[in-house]
Amino acid sequence: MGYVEQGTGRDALFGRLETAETPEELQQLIELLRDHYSVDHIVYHWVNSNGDQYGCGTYPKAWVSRYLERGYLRIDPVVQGCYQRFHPVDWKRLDWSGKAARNFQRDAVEHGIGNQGYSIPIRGPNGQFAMFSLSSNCSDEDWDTFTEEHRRDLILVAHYFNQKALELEPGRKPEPSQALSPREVEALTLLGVGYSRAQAAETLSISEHTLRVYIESARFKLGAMNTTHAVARALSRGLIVI
Amino acid sequence: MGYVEQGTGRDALFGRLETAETPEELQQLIELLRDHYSVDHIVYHWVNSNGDQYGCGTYPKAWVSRYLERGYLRIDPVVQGCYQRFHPVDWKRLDWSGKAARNFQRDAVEHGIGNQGYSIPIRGPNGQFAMFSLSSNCSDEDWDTFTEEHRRDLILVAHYFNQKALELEPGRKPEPSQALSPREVEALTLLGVGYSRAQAAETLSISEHTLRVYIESARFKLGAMNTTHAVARALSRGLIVI
DNA sequence: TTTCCACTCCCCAAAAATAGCGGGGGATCC
DNA sequence: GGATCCCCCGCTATTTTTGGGGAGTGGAAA
Repeated sequence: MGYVEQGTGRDALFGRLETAETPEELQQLIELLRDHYSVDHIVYHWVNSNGDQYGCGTYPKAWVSRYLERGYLRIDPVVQGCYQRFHPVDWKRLDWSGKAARNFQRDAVEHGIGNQGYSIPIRGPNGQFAMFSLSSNCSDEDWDTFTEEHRRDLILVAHYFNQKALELEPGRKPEPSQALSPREVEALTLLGVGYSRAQAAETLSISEHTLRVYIESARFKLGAMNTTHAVARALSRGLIVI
Repeated sequence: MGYVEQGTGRDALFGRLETAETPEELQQLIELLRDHYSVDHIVYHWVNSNGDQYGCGTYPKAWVSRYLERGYLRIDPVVQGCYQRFHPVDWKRLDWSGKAARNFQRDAVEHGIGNQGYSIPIRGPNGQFAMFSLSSNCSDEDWDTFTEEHRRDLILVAHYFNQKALELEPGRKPEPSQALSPREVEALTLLGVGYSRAQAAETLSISEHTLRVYIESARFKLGAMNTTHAVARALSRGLIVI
């Protein structure tokens, strides 16, 4: 049983996925995965309102640009469905009843996306949200069999794609921030859960003035303009948890 | 090759995990998984300051209650590390340099948690955050070999545990997390990046009063006590990104 | 040992946020 | 066609937060 690093078997593809180092390699791998699983398309992309984020896949260019131009992101039931769920979703179990959704679906089929689809939502730090989708043209039974058989693998592939994308994508620099003192953490946390300064001070059994000093200190360390900003920064840097 | 539904082999455990229907079953499975992988402890739990959220695992009761009592959540480097990362983390690669962190570590070892650990961060909709951790007492080399060998399986197990927990936990219903309007999102986002109300209003080209209405509306929808609370909630539910 | 830093406390004036009242136009869904 | 929601604007008043000072303790590091 040879383990061929550059092969196209399941294990070889997984191994290459775990060691990929460039976006081009990921693009190549996504095409190999498409062939391996014999589906029409596979696509991995980030989702946010900016729209200009990372993505790779096998969708026709025409469809991708049409999708962006028309702002389909806002009406795509797949995106809506994935955003609200944790587990992978089969496209046919989504709500396609809206008029906009049906138009979108027709448009997608006309662009050769396929009538069947399966999407895995993925979430990372700082509110990152991405999707890994496969689509094809086949019967409901065949698609169910396929997704049932490869479910576990697909979750892993989606996971690795996101991991690589996070590693390779610039603009995600760790933003080295000065550590907060325990008291500062407590102060910001209490403010983050809705306490007023007076309440927070009472909870910590210190004077409100002292609490204020902590907040000011934390604000300075975090480079924040005001309390709200400081709490927001501490939250998004994982310094506090609410 | 018999597929034994009630067995304790890898495939059997995975199958049971995918079909579990009660929290008790999950607790039983986590113990079987611990035996299967021959580690000291496995634990799956949600992370937020309420503390009273779902969790199951094999940690001694004494340690769990001590952890909660002392608010270790706020100083646990594993939590901090997982919160900022997407990929699984080996405990020994975290920052244990702080005094509080070292005390925590000593306390943990004294409670029999083990010197080695591996944690997988998991994120769900509405800002849900959970961790799946394994810990044991062994050499660095043995632990590296173990995690390297079972990495993929562990990611899947963590994924399934979270899926089941989300399905089984009733507490996710009462807070459907009413969606914010686009304007409300913009308003909270600007406040989150440090703008004052006046600046935010000017940026959005609306009157400060109108901006105020959005903030109040968002605060109401989020059940927040004040602006800072609203921004914090919106952030931790993934409604805004800064 | 001295020099940091975290922690604690206090005053005051200015700025910001909150709370309440009122008004109107437009879209969409039932 | 009415209900509901989003989008915009006006006013006044009160409370809270903020930013600028200054001052003392203890412990840890250099």
